[in-house]
Amino acid sequence: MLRTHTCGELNSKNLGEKVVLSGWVNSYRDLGGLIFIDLRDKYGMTQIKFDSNIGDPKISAILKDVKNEWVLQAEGLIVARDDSNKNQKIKTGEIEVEILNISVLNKSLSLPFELNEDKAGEVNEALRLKYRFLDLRRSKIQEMLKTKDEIIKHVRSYFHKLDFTEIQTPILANSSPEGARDFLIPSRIYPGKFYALPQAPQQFKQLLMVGGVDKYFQIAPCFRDEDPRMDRHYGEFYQIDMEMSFVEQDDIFKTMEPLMKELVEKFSNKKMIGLLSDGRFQQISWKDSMDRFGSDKPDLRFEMELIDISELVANSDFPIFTDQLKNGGFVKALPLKGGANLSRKEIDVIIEEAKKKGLKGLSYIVLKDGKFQSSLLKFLGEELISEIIKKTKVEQGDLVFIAADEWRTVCLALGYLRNYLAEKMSLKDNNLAALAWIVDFPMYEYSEIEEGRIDFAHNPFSMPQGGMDSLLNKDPLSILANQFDLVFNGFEVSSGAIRNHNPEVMYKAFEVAGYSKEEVDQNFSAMINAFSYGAPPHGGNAPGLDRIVMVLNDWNSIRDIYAFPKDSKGKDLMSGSPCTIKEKQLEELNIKSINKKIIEENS
RNA sequence: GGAGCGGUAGUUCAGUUGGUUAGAAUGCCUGCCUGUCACGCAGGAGGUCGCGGGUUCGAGUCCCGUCCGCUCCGCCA
Repeated sequence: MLRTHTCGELNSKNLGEKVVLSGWVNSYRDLGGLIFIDLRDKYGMTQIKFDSNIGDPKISAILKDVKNEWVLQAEGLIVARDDSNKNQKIKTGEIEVEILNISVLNKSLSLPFELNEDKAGEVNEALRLKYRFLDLRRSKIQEMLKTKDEIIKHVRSYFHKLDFTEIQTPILANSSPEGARDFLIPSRIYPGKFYALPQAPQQFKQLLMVGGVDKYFQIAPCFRDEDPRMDRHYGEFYQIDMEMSFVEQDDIFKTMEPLMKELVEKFSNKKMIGLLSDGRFQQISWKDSMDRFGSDKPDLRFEMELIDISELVANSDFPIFTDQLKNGGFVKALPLKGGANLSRKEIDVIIEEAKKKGLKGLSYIVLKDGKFQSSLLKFLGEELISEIIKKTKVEQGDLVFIAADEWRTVCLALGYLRNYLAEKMSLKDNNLAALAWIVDFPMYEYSEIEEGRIDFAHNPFSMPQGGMDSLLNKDPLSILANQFDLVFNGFEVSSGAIRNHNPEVMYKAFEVAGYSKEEVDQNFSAMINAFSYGAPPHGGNAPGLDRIVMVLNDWNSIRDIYAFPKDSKGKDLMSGSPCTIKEKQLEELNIKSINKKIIEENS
């Protein structure tokens, strides 16, 4: 038997027992014949010891060569430690194991980096990723894998209790014309044709609803070939994908809210804030969220709302404000508690940050030493500035930033600053969990690629509010979608919608965005066809599993929560993927001939 | 595709206005040490300062180029 116990379970109740432990050498201490080894496994650490003066010389000889991270099997007797020798830091610190027999199960080279970060600081990520199998030995990563597993288990049992069915949708699927860049897989059997890895099981789960499944969920792998971010893993990620039939938006909310609460309660130390008196999550319209927080994913752990002062300054003598207002723009203020302490230099840095987001300038009023200072004084006058101070509710010691621009720019720039400043002033309390629904997203927006064109703002499969009537009679830009996001401490952790299940409304919705019936038929044939055969009203959402795990545990990088993450260029530094392919494989997949053919056909 | 920051010992970092033989901690090697637990003590090895070019009597340090990494913007229906 390789072990009778793990390295994390023995205590004074086991005194006198003969045990076998296996594990890695976490540290080795030779005091001159009296040898202590901390033997480590997934479950903990146990000190094993050997006295060379008394013990078997053969064991002595073996122990002499032992190094860190060797894999040992130790047979021994559990003995008590004197009170002065007990180690409070480890669970097994009351006892130690007197070695009666030892064998080396495997040796190890000396490690390319320290596993113990206390010893030599945080190791360069690229190196850790290259040796991810060693990095995984760190207890922090072990705990993460365990936590993630428990979260998945909890999610599964939650949905199963509500009579959802977990169903696997295809991984080899069709390329979707909208949205993110696809990962393509050449077909061997059909030269020149491709599968694509699904960006999300969106179409399949809707087809399941048409198929009468009623309640579906899946821990679904999703694939998108877009550049990564700190909170966005390259290439592949997982969603807790769910869809329900015969539901309205609030039915989805009522299904999701208890789950999210349970996850926060069970898997974090965060206290939920901002709940309504009946325990429900607050709902903030997209427009409201932009107006008040300058973001569609506001961090609601702190106040600091933007305040519209357009009316106040409308008749002022400051052309920068009045010109903007005449052109339909807005003047908005962002108060900063305690901001009067900022140095001129710090304020300049902040102004530069704001300019990155498209503002041409940023004014401010400082309330200090019982008075106020502002470059706006000569344009607005004392009275008007006093009114701004009153409206923005700033007090002595505070500062208020003021910006003027078109609505979207001024909102987004001040929203960016709100986040930036909150980070700087440590207003983001990780002991809090603020969740809210952002609802009433616009269905359409002006295309950013093509001047004057109207495009879907988010998900083209969402039902427009008001249905066909809205599409026929309303200004497209004013139509709202039955589309929502869930925000958690400033992260968008889920996105969902009541879907458009009516083929006529679907065609019309695409037509507004400039797509012909033929294009819709071509790209979404399976879905549009299915919707013609009695599709039930349905909707759902898809919380990002990885991002939720990350936010719950305050991990600062999405890569931390994958067993084998890719680096920020999409490389797996350990296995070396992506890799080059043998000529023969390419030939089998007709890759070369495709190239030639397509070039010929198009010329 | 764009911007910012970074690259010095196995690892984490320091390195002044350009100036002797590039340092520290930790790891590694050798020896000593019988109650340590991040053991301790003594000694030792270990460097193409990312790479290429330039300025200079002299470059880790300044300039130009380039590669790599991280973060942000674009992108992510």
